[in-house]
Amino acid sequence: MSEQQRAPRRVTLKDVAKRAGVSHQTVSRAINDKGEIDPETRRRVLDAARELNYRPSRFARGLVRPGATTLGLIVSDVENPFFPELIAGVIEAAEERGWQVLISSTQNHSGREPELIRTLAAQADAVVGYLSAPDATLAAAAGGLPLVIMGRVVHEPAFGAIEVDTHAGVRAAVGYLAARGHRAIGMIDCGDDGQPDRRPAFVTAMTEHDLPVTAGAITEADLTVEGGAAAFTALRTARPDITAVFTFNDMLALGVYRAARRLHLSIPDDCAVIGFDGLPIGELIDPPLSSVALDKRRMGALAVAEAARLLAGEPATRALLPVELVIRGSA
Amino acid sequence: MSEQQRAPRRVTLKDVAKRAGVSHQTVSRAINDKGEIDPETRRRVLDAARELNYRPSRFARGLVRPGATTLGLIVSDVENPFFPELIAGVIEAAEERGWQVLISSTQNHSGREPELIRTLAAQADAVVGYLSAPDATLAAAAGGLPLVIMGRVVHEPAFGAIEVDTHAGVRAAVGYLAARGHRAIGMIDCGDDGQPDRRPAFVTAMTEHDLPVTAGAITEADLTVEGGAAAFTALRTARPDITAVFTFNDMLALGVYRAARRLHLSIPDDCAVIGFDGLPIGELIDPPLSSVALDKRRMGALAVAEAARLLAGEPATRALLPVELVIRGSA
DNA sequence: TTGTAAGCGTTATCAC
DNA sequence: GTGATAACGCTTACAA
Repeated sequence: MSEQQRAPRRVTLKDVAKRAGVSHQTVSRAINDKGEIDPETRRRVLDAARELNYRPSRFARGLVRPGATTLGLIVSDVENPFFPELIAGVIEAAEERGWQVLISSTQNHSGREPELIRTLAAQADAVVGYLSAPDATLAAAAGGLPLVIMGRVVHEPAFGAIEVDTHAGVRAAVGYLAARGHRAIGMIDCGDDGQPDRRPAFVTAMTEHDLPVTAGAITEADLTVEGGAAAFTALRTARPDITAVFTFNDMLALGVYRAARRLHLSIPDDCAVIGFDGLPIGELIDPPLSSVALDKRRMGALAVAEAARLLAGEPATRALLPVELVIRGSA
Repeated sequence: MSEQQRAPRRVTLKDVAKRAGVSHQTVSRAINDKGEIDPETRRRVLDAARELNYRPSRFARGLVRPGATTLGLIVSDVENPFFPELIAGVIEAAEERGWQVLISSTQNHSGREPELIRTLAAQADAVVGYLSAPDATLAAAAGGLPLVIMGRVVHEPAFGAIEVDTHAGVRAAVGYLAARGHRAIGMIDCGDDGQPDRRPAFVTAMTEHDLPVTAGAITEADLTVEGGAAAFTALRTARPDITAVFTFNDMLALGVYRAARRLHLSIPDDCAVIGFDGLPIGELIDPPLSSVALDKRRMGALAVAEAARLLAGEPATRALLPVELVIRGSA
């Protein structure tokens, strides 16, 4: 306990100045490559800086030379294949503006969203995120911090939003299946993850095509591949007449593939499958997965643009991200 | 041009103070929830702050209350399935230390690494990255900035490094194939991406098992699924006797699957396949891909730990990340 | 309870 | 060329 020696006060310009025998201002000139300085002095200062292992304080610099913008980004799970494209879109759009991106993850605990927002608020100028906590909760955490929510409907007027045209996508999917002659179409929904619009969209679309939403045609699954497999097995058991399923997302569709293999069912012959999200992995599997595809890169870019708007003091906006039904081999 | 109105000077504590009719110190107390303040005053100040849309300056705060640590993270491509786990590992380990993570991507242009390092240096206290530029180049860009390199051999003594036990992994893979009776084993390598050790490791391992590395048994591919497919097609055409291939990574192995399907070849019956990296997608395909698996999360965590060491002024260290041969269905 | 003064590490301004 | 001196916006003594 006697060896305290904690937090060795950081090396500052003045320390370097003392060592080099000049004023701290001269050190600043040397460090920043300003012209008006004797080359010899410069060298001496730079040497001193190196010897002392001097690193400028980003805080002091930021204070005196404003302009650096940092964007916070919150996702729920970096490893979920839905997010990498989104993240890439955010990073690229941010970079185009000269912004930096602070990334953080709730690790699938949406309860942590307020905490992460508060933490980010200390270092970021605005935050964009794929957030599922209620608007009011988020608003409380955000305080005045500009916040953009991706992927769901938003009501809080202060928030920017990038919403998804779920209805159009689901309508296209169901329409396609109907046109191919399917009548008994099931859906594998998710429990609760803050995206409550997919199921009603499915029901609406079925109705629009004069198809019955019969008992047991909609089941719920955990949002994992195995969850999808279990749900499909249950669905097929309860309703062997079903010839096509629409899943909440592609991950669940992957589960359907897994279960189908176990059940010796052929996709799409015994059962057609259409997912949602358009994950790249869908192209890699056999048969390639048909899906209601989202341009996740673009979602990220739109969110950054919206953040820029909020940062400029403009009123919040809601963008609607279009979707596209991509038919590959599974339906 | 008359509507200048540029950069509306930010709202400061003093502005809020003026509006609330108190000193800026009182505002600070209210904002930070310090006890000694009249509730009524407090409310008035908070109202004023809200009306003015006041947000504290993170720079000023950082200056006066040091301790916040920001870690820069550089990857080459967020969408490459190799990275999400790595990123998650870095984020989690950083969070455990109360650090924040600034993420950036070279977008597969390793030439951009120095530039990104310099940019990050302005906002981060240390940088970890999956970097392939030469040590000297990186050292020049980093200046004194603590830097940790993941995934390759590093010589610069100032850098921390998380290296991969490539030789052990490749030896295990080749050994496994040899034990299964394969003698004509091919390798699909990559062109140049700064990981030059996989091929010599393969040659060494073949030699160790008394297997011949014959002409045309090693080909190169672009690091894409289609690149792998093309390479495998070429390999199989030139050397139809080959019964097993080891690929530079799993992405190329996916290409082998694709080409095999086109060529009506069965995996593993007509040709066994072992990849490298152990990507999660390997479990999802049919047959599941055998691979020399890396614990990418752990790699990220180790890098963060090393960054902490450097930040504490301790000398740089090289960690060796163990690998594990995971046999699934493809070999 | 509230205000005044000092200082965090840097850059900008202006003398010398 | 170089060095005082004054900001930048905030928090922490300390005084009132």
